[in-house]
Amino acid sequence: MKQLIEQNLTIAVSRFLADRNLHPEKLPAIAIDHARDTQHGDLASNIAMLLAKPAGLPPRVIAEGIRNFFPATEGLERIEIAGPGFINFFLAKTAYLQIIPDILSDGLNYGKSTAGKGRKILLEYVSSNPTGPLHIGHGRGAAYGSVLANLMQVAGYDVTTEYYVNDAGRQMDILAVSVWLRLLQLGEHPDLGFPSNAYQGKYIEQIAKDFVSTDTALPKADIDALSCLLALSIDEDKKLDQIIAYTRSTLGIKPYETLFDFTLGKILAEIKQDLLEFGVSFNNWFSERSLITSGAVASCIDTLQANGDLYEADGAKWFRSTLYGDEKDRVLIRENGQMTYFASDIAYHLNKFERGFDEIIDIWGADHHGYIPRVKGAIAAVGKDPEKLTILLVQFATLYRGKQKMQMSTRSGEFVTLKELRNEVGNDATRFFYVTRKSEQHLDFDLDLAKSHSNDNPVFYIQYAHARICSVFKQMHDRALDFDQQLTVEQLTPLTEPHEQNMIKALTRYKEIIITAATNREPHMLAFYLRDLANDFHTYYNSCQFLVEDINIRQARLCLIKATRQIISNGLGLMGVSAPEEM
RNA sequence: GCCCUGGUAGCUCAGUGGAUAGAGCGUCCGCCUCCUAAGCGGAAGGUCGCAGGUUCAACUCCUGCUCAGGGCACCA
Repeated sequence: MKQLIEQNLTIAVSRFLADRNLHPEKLPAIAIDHARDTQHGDLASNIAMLLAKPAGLPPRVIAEGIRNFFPATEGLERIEIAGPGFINFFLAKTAYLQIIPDILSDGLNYGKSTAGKGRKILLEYVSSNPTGPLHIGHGRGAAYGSVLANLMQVAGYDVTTEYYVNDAGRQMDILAVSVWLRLLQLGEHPDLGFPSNAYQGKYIEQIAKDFVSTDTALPKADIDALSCLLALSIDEDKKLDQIIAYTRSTLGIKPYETLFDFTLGKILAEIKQDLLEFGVSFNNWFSERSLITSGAVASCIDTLQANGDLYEADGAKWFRSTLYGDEKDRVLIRENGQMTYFASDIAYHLNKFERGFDEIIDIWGADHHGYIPRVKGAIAAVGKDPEKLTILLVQFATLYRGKQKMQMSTRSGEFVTLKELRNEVGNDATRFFYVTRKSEQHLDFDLDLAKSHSNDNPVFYIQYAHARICSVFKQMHDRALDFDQQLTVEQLTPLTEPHEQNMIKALTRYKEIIITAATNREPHMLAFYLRDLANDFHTYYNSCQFLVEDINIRQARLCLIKATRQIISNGLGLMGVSAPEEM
């Protein structure tokens, strides 16, 4: 209906201009919007005001002219000119009643569109380092990414989701060493020291215990030498590197890898399980190590070298990212010969480009924003188009326990895990809470509040609307009342109450909300929409009885609320939130 | 110093250049013999951080300032 009006408006505008013999150089975009106020009709256009200047006529005169030239349109009741020159369209009742049979016949599929034109999208998100359990900060990216993926899929994009596993590099070595030291402490050396910058979390001890139960023998350590190393008073990071080297040489390549893989496997399994329970799954789990072993990283470096984008300084190999707009050149290979994560990130992004996507989206924590110019620069340097890469930043969640701000650090082990949060607040409320905020907005998450007043969470309000509708249908069955959901538009005309008109208008917005939320990458729009829809429903519920004597009114109302239930259920589904039948 | 976000009701936040700026929580007053009161209605509460500019029209776009959070490693 909206498209039809828009189309006819375009015709009316050109007829009007031709009639007046006007040929403005630049024709403003002809757009139609849903009127915010019911007094302003159903749809409204500001075109007359936009034309005022190019046409050199007062907006109201233009509006009148457009109205006179407007083609006869079925379903359009009348056109009003209002305010400074708005053209307001009032639709015939039957025109917008059509939404109800549309929703009921499409059911679970209602809301799907082809707006995305099947564009192939690679969406990478979470990609937390497998050095410990997911914490509350990762949860936000997980919820945001998965809802966005759902939205884009429904809006007609071809979405592939991916988790990049940093299963190589120094952090992973630190992790393996952390487990080994805990192993030794569990064995015959309970008094052995533990570096302050190794992973302190309790889960490290658990992994060590699990390893013990596998009965895998590791080469004996020279404890005196190790103790001396641990007691050295040198730079903590240098010391840690020495301990890593010591661990490697003591254990030997094979046993070291065994321990390393065991640890990685444990943590990765934990993360996968955690995400699965949170309703987040990925098409691909992409291994960083695979890029190194396949030689992709090395060949990337060769390419950059050949292009003259690399140079050596201070014993390290640098990428000249300043040539591509970065504020500083970046190291790819450190003085000690180890590659930085940036080196494999370049290879990873090149790999993404080579897989032939139309657009590549990365969701990162906001603290990584300084990383954007160097990655885009590197993409340009290897001959790809950085414009195809979109990086969405999700601001961190700041955690409070009451008034107390909590520090979070995976290294120190002081953090609230996503799992803890889910267990205490519930999956539904957690997901909804994360997404009910613009992603670039800081999120103050008060744990005490979220946990103690979980019933105040808006998610229950929406779920409650769904449960109430289900309950009405249960009553209907109990009382053996007739209901035919195949009503025609004419049979729906008993829906004359103002609250009913509001509901119907709210339902018509759903499809557009999905498309806008998907294209703008703003899943929170759906959360707010569902909240509004639930509000409309609760208001309706309080003002009208559905299971009335009059069969015509009853059936029409039941169709309306059934369509509402469908939208709530579809919308919550996209958010990964359940739609319970009773509460 | 440079970069990214944000500043809207007491608090937490929506608001895609349009008509009288909205919601939740909190406060106050009402509504269950009736489909779930985890609900509904009403009231109070605003110089949309400040100052300019663009526009017929600015919370929305631009510039400057200010305040708050974050980022500026041979860490990730």
